[in-house]
Amino acid sequence: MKRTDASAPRLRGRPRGFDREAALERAMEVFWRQGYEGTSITDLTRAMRINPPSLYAAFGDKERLYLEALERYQQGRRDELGPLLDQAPTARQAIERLLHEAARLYAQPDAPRGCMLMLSCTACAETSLQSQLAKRRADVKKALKARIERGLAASELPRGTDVDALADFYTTLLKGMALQARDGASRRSLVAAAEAAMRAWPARRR
Amino acid sequence: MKRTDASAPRLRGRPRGFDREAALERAMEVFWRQGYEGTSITDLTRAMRINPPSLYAAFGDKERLYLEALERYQQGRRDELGPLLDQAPTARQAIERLLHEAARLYAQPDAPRGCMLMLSCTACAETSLQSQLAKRRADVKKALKARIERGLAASELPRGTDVDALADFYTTLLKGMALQARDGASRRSLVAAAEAAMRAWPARRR
DNA sequence: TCCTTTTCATAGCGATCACTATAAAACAAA
DNA sequence: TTTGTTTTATAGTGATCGCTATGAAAAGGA
Repeated sequence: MKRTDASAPRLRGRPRGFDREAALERAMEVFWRQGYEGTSITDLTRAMRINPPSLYAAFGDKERLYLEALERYQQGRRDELGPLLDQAPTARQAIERLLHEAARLYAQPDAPRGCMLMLSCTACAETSLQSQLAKRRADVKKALKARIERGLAASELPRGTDVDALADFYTTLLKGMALQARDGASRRSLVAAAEAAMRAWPARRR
Repeated sequence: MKRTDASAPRLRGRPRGFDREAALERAMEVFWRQGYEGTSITDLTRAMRINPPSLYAAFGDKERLYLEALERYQQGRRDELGPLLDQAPTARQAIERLLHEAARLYAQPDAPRGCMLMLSCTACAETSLQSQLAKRRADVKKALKARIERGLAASELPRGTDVDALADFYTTLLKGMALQARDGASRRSLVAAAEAAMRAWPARRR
């Protein structure tokens, strides 16, 4: 095997025999599909094609590997969805496009169904992990809320609109869509739910 | 200890020293809080106050105990929510009351947050269990759809309303509310999401 | 009283869990 | 080459997993 990570400064000892990023990608897929508790080190080492000592040397332990895999997942989602939120001309269109894109991503054929973050540790014994994940999920709401507030400031929404409640509503729907996708819902069905949710958008005038 | 289950026909051997229903109730609580994979037999025997052989003699194995606990949970929910759906004067009010009642139940202080069914095995390695649960969750949609269809038949909804999509939407919201509750959402916040979702109800005239 | 039946608590089964001690292998520096 | 550093694969560690063998205890029937 050859060293594949050319970006790191050449160190002294024997070079790593596997691609750290590729291994992390494979670990992410397994965690995404099976969850934290449902995934064993054996599952991981088989998917990553490395032995346990290599895993522990490169990633610390199971929990840190999980968090790093989740961070990688979230970074990918932020890269896809962030510009979509920012660049939409109105808050309404931003949310609409976000939901449609989520419907597409959650039902992709070549990836685990649903959202790795939303479906993580929803009922699990790892309380410390659970609270960390709840916090990350709360960040999603914050992003929606910020975009909606921009729309309110631009007078797109009725004065006095409860932005927090609206952000909560669409976050709730995103979580529900993730679970629906995991239960086998088609992209079409997810899009229909997204479109129904857009009917709840506050009317311009009242 | 005394025999507590007086309804069963007296059998020959030594009488059971614990209340089967009470033990099942305690098992339900643990599974509800920690999920299937996050709960060990030790967790269960401690909560149920029995030893492993008693658990296996009375309930079969871990999976069957789980399914029986889940059935008990669902029966309770059906008893509370079923009449609410049936007796509401219109489909719209039926869904509205259901969502409000779900908000209350999901944020009860003396029970695990969220819904045992909706949060079960959302990402887990037990694929057979996962598909069973997906099926049970699909039954919730069926119940909503049936009620909405009644409303359509009673001309409460515009002709040509996509009842399936509407049922999917409110099921999606229910799943999302369960996840929100598990992440710490208040009853007030859940109610707000429910009310927002009711704005998506089809207009009477168009 | 004695036999049969069922449940009980103790103790422990093999398998798997997350994780690691060890030493050979593969590199850079001396 | 020699030395030092890091990664490698093998082969485990103790702990916990779901589950059960065993024999005493507690009941009814003979």
